[in-house]
Amino acid sequence: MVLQNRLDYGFNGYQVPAMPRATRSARRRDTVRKKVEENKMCAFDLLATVAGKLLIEKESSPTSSSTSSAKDQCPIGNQDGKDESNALKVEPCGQGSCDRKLFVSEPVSQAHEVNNGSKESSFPQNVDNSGFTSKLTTSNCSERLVTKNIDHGNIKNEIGSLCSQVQEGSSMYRESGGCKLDGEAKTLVKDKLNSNGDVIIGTGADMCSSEHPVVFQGKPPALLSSDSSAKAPSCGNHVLQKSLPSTRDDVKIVSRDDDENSSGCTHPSRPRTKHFRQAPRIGDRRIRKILASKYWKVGPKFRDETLSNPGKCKPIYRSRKECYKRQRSQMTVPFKKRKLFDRSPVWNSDGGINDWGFFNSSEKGIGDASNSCAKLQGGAEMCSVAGQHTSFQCRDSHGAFSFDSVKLRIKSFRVPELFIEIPETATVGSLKRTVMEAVTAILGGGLHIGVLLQGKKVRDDNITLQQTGISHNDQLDSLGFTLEPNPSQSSTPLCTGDSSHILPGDASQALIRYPPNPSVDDQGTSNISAETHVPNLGNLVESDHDSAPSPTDMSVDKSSADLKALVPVPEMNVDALAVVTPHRKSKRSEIAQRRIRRPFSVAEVEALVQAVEKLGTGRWRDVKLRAFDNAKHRTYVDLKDKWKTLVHTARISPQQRRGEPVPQELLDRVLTAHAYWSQQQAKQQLKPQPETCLLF
DNA sequence: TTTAGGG
DNA sequence: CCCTAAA
Repeated sequence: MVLQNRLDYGFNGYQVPAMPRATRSARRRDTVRKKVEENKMCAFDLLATVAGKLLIEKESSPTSSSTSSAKDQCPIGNQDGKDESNALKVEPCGQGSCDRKLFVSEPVSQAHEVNNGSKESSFPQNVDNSGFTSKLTTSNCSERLVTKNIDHGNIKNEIGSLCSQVQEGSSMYRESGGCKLDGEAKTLVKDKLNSNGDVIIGTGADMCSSEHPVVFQGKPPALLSSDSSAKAPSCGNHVLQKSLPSTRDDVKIVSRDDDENSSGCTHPSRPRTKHFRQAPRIGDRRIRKILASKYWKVGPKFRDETLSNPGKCKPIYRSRKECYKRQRSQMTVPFKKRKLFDRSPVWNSDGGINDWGFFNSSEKGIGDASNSCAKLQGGAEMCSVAGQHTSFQCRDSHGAFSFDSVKLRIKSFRVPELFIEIPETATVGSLKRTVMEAVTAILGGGLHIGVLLQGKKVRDDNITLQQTGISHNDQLDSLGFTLEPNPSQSSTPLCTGDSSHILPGDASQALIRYPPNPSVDDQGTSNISAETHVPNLGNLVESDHDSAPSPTDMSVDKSSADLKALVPVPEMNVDALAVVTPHRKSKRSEIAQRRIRRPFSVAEVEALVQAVEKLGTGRWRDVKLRAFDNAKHRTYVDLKDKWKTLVHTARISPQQRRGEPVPQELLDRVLTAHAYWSQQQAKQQLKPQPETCLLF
């Protein structure tokens, strides 16, 4: 299905040029199509984000895994050529579940990362994944999820998922106590183990909720994998900052790098990042387009702002319009995810996934493939740490960081469970795409952020952090965030039965089935994969700070603590994140966010009327300049539209009017002016050059 | 970029 | 407000 969808929608590119006289409907369709495509692209972008975190590996044969180098171990992803091969051998896997983990931020200091190298390994450069250990070999199951860098001590369940912590070694972690990742523990996960595959890192709060074995249509779900390690290319650490006094909107995520490097997230200074950037990008143009696409704006979560990233994406917003959009988005969206791509939208020639370490990375997960059903379970664990004491502190000169604010660091998010079903004959490429689709669906679907405190969900958005106690360190320990599927999105789970199996802990799961027809996707859609780029999830979070500047940032006291939390969303309907379908994507269009509505005040109307009386109805730019020059949010198009509505309003009965009532006097002037200028216009047409007389 | 209009 | 064709 997925593939088909893609095909249907056509990834071939935008339908471009000239349709001179397309009928409206035709144009619409075209638009729709474009949107769809954009959505896809977006999806990929999102995917990319996740992709970096997910490692999927399948072993075609037991032997290969054991002996081979890291690359060999990961046949699927390492080389392009291999990708397409049908290496996927699936064995019925146990219901092992893996947790996918998305790291929102990368806690580790740069230095650390370098040292650890574990993350680095994921990058192509470090093909040699030292970190990628032999773990793969052990299990019989075709696929395994292996994550590196797991804190040995912390491993709670070996079973399905490992939460690799990127942060290992980061000072923070050590301090935080629970989260110590210093040592790179390599863990092998057994397929069969179902129970909690979560590695606990840090305090209990951040533990991943256990995943429950899910029976997938009677077949043992294969473990695709899931681990998103904190590889985030990113800029480093992000601190989620909350100002106590402020409202929820105040939550900010700050990138540590910002301080250090002007480049911050935007300019990849790290080797790793650089690497990514270097990666061939097939789709810059598209990316830009995507970025620009309104779809990104939709939710608070995804923003176009991401474009701002200098490195990869050139600023798209030169036009006023764009500026406006940006503006408003920043203003209105509390938790926006900007700079999604800042860190590293990485495009792999190969589809971008490989380089991300899906297969290569040291921290990898091995997926188990079982028959045709692959199961991705995962959760990204989210761990927040804040504290002055830790290295984590912001070196930032900005006052914003300090005091009286709660700094939170979200290490990673647990991603809702994901199920994938794919035929054995499917190619690796198709598998990748499938996973991408699934992940994209989740991420792109419009996630909600849930806040948990001491295991309880905080539903009241209006309550202050102080009131909740979040500002207190002790409470911070029990603070957690969750990514929740957007309830609004309907999903059509292919396997409904599965849901029953899902434990309460599972936030959600998505099932994706692939069309039995591998051939279709392989060649035809191969390009699609290429387009995939993987932004860091971390970026999402990071972006937030831009979006939600809090007035109180500068406040005085600072309380910080380590937060680690990983929370399953119990109440989520499993079905919520369902199968990736075209419909789903179209829904994603909702992501696009429109400018906030800003009703014209009477004063503005007055100014508008006056200007139009003077200038006429065909010179909106002049009107704008004359009367709204300093109202950045009013474009000439807005003014024109307003005039249009004013005229309409003036013509209807007062009872039918809505909104702030406009003085009748003004409406009368509107009609008068409108009539006058209409007449003038008519005259002009008849007589080219009548005369210029101003009534007013 | 602006205009002009339909949505 | 959005989206676009045209200019």
